[in-house]
Amino acid sequence: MGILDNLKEKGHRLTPQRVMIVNILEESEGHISAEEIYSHLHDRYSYTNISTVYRTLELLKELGLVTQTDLGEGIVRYHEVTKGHHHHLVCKGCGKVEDLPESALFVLRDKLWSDYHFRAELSHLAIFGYCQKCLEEGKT
Amino acid sequence: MGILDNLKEKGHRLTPQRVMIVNILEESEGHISAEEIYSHLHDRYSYTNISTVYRTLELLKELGLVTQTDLGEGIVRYHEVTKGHHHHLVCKGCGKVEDLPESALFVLRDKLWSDYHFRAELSHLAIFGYCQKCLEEGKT
DNA sequence: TTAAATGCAAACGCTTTGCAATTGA
DNA sequence: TCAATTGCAAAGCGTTTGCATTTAA
Repeated sequence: MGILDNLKEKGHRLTPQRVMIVNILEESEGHISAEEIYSHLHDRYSYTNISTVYRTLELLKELGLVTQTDLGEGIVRYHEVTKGHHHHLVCKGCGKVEDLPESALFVLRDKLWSDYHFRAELSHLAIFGYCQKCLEEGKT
Repeated sequence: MGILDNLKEKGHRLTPQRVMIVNILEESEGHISAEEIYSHLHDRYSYTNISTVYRTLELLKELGLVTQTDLGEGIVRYHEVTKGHHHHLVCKGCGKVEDLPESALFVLRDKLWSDYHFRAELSHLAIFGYCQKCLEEGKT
């Protein structure tokens, strides 16, 4: 079931703004910020407002349809839950963000549970460091 | 060599404000925010300003004497480099922040290097999840 | 018809900046 | 002495909020 069906089913209105915001979310490959969504939304329909974007994202988050990640840029990024969980390797040299499959952290998750009784939610971990290219270029 | 000696050696002035800020940093056990530092600073010397705190922290960061962590609160926290590296288990139930020794993530670091050629800087990782107490109380 | 949702403007909290006055070395 | 540093005020940024107006169902 798509986000729009989900919204409708739960009694929320399918306003044109919401439909467009959801479309923009679905069209975006990776993680998109509220400002970026607003920018696309504004292209399609000028008479809109960024507070609508924030309120829609807040609603989608409450319904568990999108999740947030903080990639350390001072802004929050959003992505669809159904697009799957993964992590982020954020390069401090060039800013590139590489996706990392969820499975890469299973070992860590299990260790945190067995050693610390902490149930880690490792769905959107941002790991900072340097990519191979930047290492080779000495950008450290 | 302490932070103050380090500052002096590199030709930076030891103003009373800087000395106090460094003292507050050294007295704090864990990770402290700019606002918290300012609050303590203000207790000792009223005629000061939070921009001085930010500027001092920026300088200490450039000199590699303190590091920043974003614990997902929307604010940045600082701590002395010499106090050692560790990670944070941030409980989404009660907000408690537990320290995790650096060694807990060695396996992950090695895996990221061998599989992805990514040199992770896992010195200040914040891992979100739920602590045992909150799990028992069903706060998930 | 009417509660839900929007657009607007203003405020928020954390952080940064321009500038004149002060001060450590 | 004088460049470095400070205090102040204002702005900057991403985000949130109050409120009157509009609108989906």
